[in-house]
Amino acid sequence: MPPFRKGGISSRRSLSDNCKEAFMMKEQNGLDPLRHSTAHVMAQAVLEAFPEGKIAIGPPIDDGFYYDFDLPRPLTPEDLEKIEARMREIVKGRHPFQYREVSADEARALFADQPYKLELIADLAAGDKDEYGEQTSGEPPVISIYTHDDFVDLCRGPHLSDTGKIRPNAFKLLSVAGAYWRGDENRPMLQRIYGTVWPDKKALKAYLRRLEEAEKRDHRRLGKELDLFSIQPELGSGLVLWHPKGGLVRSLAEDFSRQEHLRAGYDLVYSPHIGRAWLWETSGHLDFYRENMYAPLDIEGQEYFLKPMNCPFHIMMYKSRRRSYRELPMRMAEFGTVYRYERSGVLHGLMRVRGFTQDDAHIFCRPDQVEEEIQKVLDFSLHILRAFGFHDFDIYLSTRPEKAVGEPERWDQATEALRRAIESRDLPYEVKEGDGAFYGPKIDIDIKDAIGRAWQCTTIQFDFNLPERFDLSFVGPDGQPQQPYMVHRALFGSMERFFGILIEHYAGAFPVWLAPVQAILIPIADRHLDFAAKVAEQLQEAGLRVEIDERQERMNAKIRDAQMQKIPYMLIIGDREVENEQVAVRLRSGKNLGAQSVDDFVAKAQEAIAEKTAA
RNA sequence: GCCGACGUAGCUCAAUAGGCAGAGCAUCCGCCUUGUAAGCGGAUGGUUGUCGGUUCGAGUCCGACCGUCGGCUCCA
Repeated sequence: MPPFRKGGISSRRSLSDNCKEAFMMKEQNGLDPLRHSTAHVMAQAVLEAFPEGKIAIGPPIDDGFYYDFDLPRPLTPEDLEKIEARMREIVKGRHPFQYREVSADEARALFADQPYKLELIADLAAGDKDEYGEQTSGEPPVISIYTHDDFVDLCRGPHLSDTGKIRPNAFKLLSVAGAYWRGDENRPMLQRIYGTVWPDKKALKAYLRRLEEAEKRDHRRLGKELDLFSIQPELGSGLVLWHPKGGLVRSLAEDFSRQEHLRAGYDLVYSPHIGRAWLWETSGHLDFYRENMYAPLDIEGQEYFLKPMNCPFHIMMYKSRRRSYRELPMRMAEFGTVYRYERSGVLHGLMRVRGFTQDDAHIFCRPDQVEEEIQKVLDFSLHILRAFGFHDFDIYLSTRPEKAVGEPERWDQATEALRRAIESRDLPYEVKEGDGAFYGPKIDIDIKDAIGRAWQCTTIQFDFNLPERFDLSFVGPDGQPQQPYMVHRALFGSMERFFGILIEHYAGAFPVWLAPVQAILIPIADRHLDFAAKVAEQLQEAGLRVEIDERQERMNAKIRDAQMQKIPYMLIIGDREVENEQVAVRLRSGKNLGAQSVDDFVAKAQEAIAEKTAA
């Protein structure tokens, strides 16, 4: 995206230099003033349509802006059209944005009939929250307003110099959605209008094209088109059926992962799907996680719970006998299927489901092994993710929250081990202060997909809670019991979500090694079927996944269908090929490689498989 | 769970203002034997998500439920 250049930024309050710097930090996105200003213009248009309406907050966001309103009735798509039309008029009025600092009392008077603004003003005056209700760093409270035309908003800014800097053909209102006031589900539900705005029409169009592109990649759509998986109401929301083709991709991913885990010194284990209440009482899940667990089963008078996590089972394996320091580290890995209750409204394709399989592992180690183990997990994670075509990562280190278990020294040691692991690999990362779990610090890795979206996958977490609760120990060299460190990690996260991400990343065109069907034979006429069958046999013997399109169809139709199924290799067989014992290779990119011997093709395909490339 | 929208054939979507439920693709049956993204013809296919209500008459209006989608909250 081009940086925002057109139009100036209105003069803002004079601030001390370091304060300005703080604002500059927040305003790294050059499009923010444009987006924020457009949000104000929208709020004006909405209030004109609903004079009794109440306004809440309206910040810039990635790709656009939103504004929250409390209105007497739900908004309709027609309302949005009218609001948009009115916005175009306002924009053309070239009303200047005027900044003014006011006292708390003056602000209260100005927004006397705006209860949400009054609440914000109260927080501002108290000096601990900004106008979005976010905690501030303790700067002296400044209350400011921005006025354009006849609309006034409580606002820190900055804004454009005037509404004329917003191009009437470069914004669009996208949707209206419910949003709780201050994100609190106990507070009123407001109506949020989402919009997008760009420096010019071209940029807007490019953005809308991006949205369309994302829609074409949507794993729910591709899952149906490519017959990969389904989720059917008849068997329950959030429960996934892996169809043969999706199941194959999963099993290839799992096979690869298992093989790499073994090479990396992990042990492969299995555990049941249910466990007695004792287990979950001991682990603390019944105290802290129960709202995400399904109701217990009664088995001969004992309560059993469906597992929401695998850790207690791995711990019980560790505990099954006394452990020596010589046995550590122990690394137990399992594709463990867990079930968690998720509220119906949050379910989303494969990305958010109620039953899923984690590529879970737990590492038990001695204090002196922590550093190396973390190093290895981090390297291993990136190695696995790269194999699936992900090369861009956002890494986050989350540190000790206020409420936490475990001794501070252990927290420090663990956190430093995590930090040094990242830094020793020269990886950029961001620290999320206080964002660790109550039981330990963690590293999260988001992967960036082909169109730049970030997805949370990998998590590497220390756990100071469970070793304590389960009273884990090992016998040290001195014969005395010691408590091991425990690290919990998942690399794909969940197979379901990772599969969803993979589908969207590749837009359904999996690299050859993962493609459910790697090559399809396309005989031009019936007389080529025998040779096609012979070739298919040869390819199968070479380990390739092959199909023959035997239908009474035109070659063009067969090619089209193969294209739409995103099959890497289309092998055309006509008179010439039969005569020369060759196949004519077409790639799904549309590239025609021409006729070649079956052996040459096999070599080519096997290379692509080994290299994990697209063709 | 909450707010809003939506739910019509296997899929994608039509059906003026409440008045006989339709098209393309897929499937099946024929014909064509085909050279790098859809050959032609015919047939089959729907209790309009479910249940209830209003009406002479409901795909269309009302209510409840189920589900999906966009968000909020939460998260692998």
